Amino acid sequence: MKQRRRTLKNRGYAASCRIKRIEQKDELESEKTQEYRDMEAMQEDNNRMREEIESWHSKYQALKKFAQDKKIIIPPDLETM
Amino acid sequence: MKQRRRTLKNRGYAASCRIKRIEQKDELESEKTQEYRDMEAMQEDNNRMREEIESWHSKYQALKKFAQDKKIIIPPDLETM
DNA sequence: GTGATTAGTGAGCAT
DNA sequence: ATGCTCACTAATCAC
Repeated sequence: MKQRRRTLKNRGYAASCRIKRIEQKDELESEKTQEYRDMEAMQEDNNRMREEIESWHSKYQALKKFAQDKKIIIPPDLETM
Repeated sequence: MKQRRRTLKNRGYAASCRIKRIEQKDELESEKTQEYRDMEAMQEDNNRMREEIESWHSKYQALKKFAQDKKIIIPPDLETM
């Protein structure tokens, strides 16, 4: 009688244990997926900033070229800054 | 005799199954850790580029201010580009 | 038939 | 005593 109860409880414990294992695996996978999404977003930011760098760089170079064409002397600290 | 062999083999299969489960979990965790490392590296790139943007932006502004101080007229397409 | 996986069982650990 | 986890077993699935 007593052993029987124990056996039935064990059955339940085993089931809990298996469910728990699956949940933990799912959780891991979710976290991994989320990290991947974050990484994609960051990559986009990254590309956006790369473009912005090139944009400002071009603007700077264009101004400098304009000065050179006009024979305007630019102070060295602005030239090479 | 035959059932005995089957049972022994099953014992082995069950062991393989358990090992496989553990390996897959480890693999998942490794991937997650690696993604985290990649993310940190990307974050650094990100910060570096943010600085570079600010750097070129400053250089551009400095040139523009120099021009204004010198009363140099800058073509609109360079001014607002 | 062989290998893999699942649920159930008892053993053993931890509380 | 209770809950959890492990290894083992039989049942079952997939090939």
